Amino acid sequence: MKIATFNINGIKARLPALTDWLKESEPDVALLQEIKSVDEAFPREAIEDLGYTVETHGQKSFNGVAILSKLPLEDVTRGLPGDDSDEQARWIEATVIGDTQAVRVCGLYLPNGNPAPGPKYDYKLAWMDRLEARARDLLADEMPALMAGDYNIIPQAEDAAKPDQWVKDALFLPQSRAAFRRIVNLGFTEAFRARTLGGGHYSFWDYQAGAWERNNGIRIDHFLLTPACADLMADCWIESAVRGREKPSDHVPVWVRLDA
DNA sequence: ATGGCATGTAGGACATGA
Repeated sequence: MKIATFNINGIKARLPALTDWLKESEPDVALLQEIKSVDEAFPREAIEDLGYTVETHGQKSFNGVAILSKLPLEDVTRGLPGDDSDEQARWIEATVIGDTQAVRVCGLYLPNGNPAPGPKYDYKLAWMDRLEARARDLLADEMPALMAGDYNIIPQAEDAAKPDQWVKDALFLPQSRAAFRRIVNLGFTEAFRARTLGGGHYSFWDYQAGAWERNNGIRIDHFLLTPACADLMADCWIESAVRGREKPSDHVPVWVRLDA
């Protein structure tokens, strides 16, 4: 199965680009972030018409995540456990029934955290603590599992074209990167880095200052695979050409193919 | 050092993003 994560930066503004992409690239499963829509306003019919089951976890104006799947889904849950007072829609998970293997798939939109320090940064770090707890539980389960989405984390200097521009940013602060490493070091495989070494690979380019034309990007959209899931990985790549299309998102899709 | 651009909400600026 082919799974993509894609921060679409608003479903209302991105529906034509999204449906064109679905038709051409044909993911079995697409994990979307920043749908910026309540569930009732999400244009599910246009996507269902392409053969997808649509599961959303939206909110008004900001955030919001979704799972689109051509394969059967079971046990869909919404919201990251650990804080019942958290009203931000940043987490959705489901079991995807593959041809040979069921996989637990989690889609996430990790908080940006700027400005740091401050309450938004505190929220980011607290959210990452909850993510670590959920990650531990996924590792303890039998079923292969992955967590994919917009992590808003630049893991290493080589993951930014101009790392010096990010040294005081919540995406690159040592404390942010350490929290990400703590989760990876529980036993996850960061799928892209398991296959591709070195710099120059990005998943986000700002709309401003000609960032795409200058290839001034950062790599912040990631797949973390449990060991059982990493055993199934056949490939991982970034579909960077999508950034050069008409009316693009500022993120591009990142993919894994699993033998499942 | 700053803003640059885009989106949603709303019907004019403003909050948010990374």
